[in-house]
Amino acid sequence: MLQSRIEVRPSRQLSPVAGHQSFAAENAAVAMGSRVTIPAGQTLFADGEAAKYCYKILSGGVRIVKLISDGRRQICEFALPGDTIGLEAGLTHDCSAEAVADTQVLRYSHAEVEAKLTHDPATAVKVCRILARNVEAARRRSAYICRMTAEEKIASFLLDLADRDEDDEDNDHVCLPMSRSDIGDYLGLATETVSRVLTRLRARKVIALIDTRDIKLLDRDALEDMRGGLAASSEIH
Amino acid sequence: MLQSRIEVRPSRQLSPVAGHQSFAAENAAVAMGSRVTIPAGQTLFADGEAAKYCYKILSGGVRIVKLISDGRRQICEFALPGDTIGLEAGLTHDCSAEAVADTQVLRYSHAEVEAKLTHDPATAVKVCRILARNVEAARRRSAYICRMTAEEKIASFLLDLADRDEDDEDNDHVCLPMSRSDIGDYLGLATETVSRVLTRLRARKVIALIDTRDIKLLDRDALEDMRGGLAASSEIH
DNA sequence: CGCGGCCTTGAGCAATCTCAAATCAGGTGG
DNA sequence: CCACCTGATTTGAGATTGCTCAAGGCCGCG
Repeated sequence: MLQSRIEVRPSRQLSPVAGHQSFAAENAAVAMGSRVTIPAGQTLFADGEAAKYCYKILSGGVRIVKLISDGRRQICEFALPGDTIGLEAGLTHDCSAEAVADTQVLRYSHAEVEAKLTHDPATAVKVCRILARNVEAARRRSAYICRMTAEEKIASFLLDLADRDEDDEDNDHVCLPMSRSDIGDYLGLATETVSRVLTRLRARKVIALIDTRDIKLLDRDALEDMRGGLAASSEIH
Repeated sequence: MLQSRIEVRPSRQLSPVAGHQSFAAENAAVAMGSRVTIPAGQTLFADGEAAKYCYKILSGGVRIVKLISDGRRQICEFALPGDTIGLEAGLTHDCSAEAVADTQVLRYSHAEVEAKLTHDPATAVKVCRILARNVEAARRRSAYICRMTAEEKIASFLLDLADRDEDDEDNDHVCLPMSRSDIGDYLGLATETVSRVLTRLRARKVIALIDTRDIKLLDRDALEDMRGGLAASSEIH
């Protein structure tokens, strides 16, 4: 069903770069938790592909993508350092995952995780929590994506990223590993709209663009006001 | 579509249970898997409330809701017969759940499910699958909600419902337990737009409105075309 | 029969998209 | 080191979708 509509190809054909393709499937006999570096643009796994691995992000960033037939795409999630992706897969992945920048990950064998799941309650609980958090994250995102104006979306997005950024204590500094069009496809906005809103916020001195992909939050309160009352979630469990 | 559902414990046919107020919290000492009837509009659980129960829907329907401060709301999910809700909660629920029509559910104690989770691998696997499906569903919804026109959204929505409807084999008949404004808040559309699109589809003889809440799909192919290539997911695992 | 909730329909408007072009940034080869 | 190329970003102008506001219709219910 899914396969018949969406063009699902093995990841090696999706990847435009020769010589670097197919990180997900190249080496089936890898020990659990091996560290892998994935260059920007590379596919970790593709929609419809057999689920061989899941990944914990160490650095960089990964976009979780769903494609619609005519070229439109929706980015369902940005996985940042500390996040684990691919666990939700059954036999096959239901989304593609692509590095938005050079990305380091820990790679786990999906089969082994599944096996462990059935024998080790502690693992099972951990997996459940990750999945529960994914559900929560996806829902919260729905809430702020569907019913908000472009400005509210961007404000929420920036605040979310600022709060998620692990190794940044002051929280007024956001690093965007992804492109404007990635942000657009995440928030349901045209690339141009993303750009325009950022420009507008800069003009109002709410943010400063240190660099295209590096933003400083000058007026957090203004952003919070824009967000429109959907507070960030507290932790689960 | 949803195959293996949680059967945490065989459902016993129990007493008709209690009055009509405060269904979520009225009786902490209820045995697992008790059957409860919830009148339309009632709240099963509220955002932020301690997670006491999860529910398996038997009939009717439930909307999973997130509220934004100024009165806007986002419906994250419609739970229909066969679906299980509330499992993703940690200590507290992250969304509200409200019956969109008179609804029968099986109610499970959240604490007992959690306890069982840590001791019984089979339960753990089941819960993981439900959660994984939730993740998949939320993502698929994102994809069709953010980047689609009003018509595409409605088409997808109708097809999804038709496919989900358990006790309807021919699949060309959709029953909408929810109001137009519920649909709007689910799809990110104004109530009026939902209505207008349905009217337009009827004018084109793609659907027939047997009754406000009862739709017949006359031209499934046309709807599939509108959907724009995001096919329904097949089952997981 | 009148009331209150939904639902439908209409008209104008605003936010956002699309198309188009200019600018900028990074990498490459001379 | 510089010119050049490619892709990303920004900016502008007009088109368009879907929203808001407003009114009217339908239906169940007291």
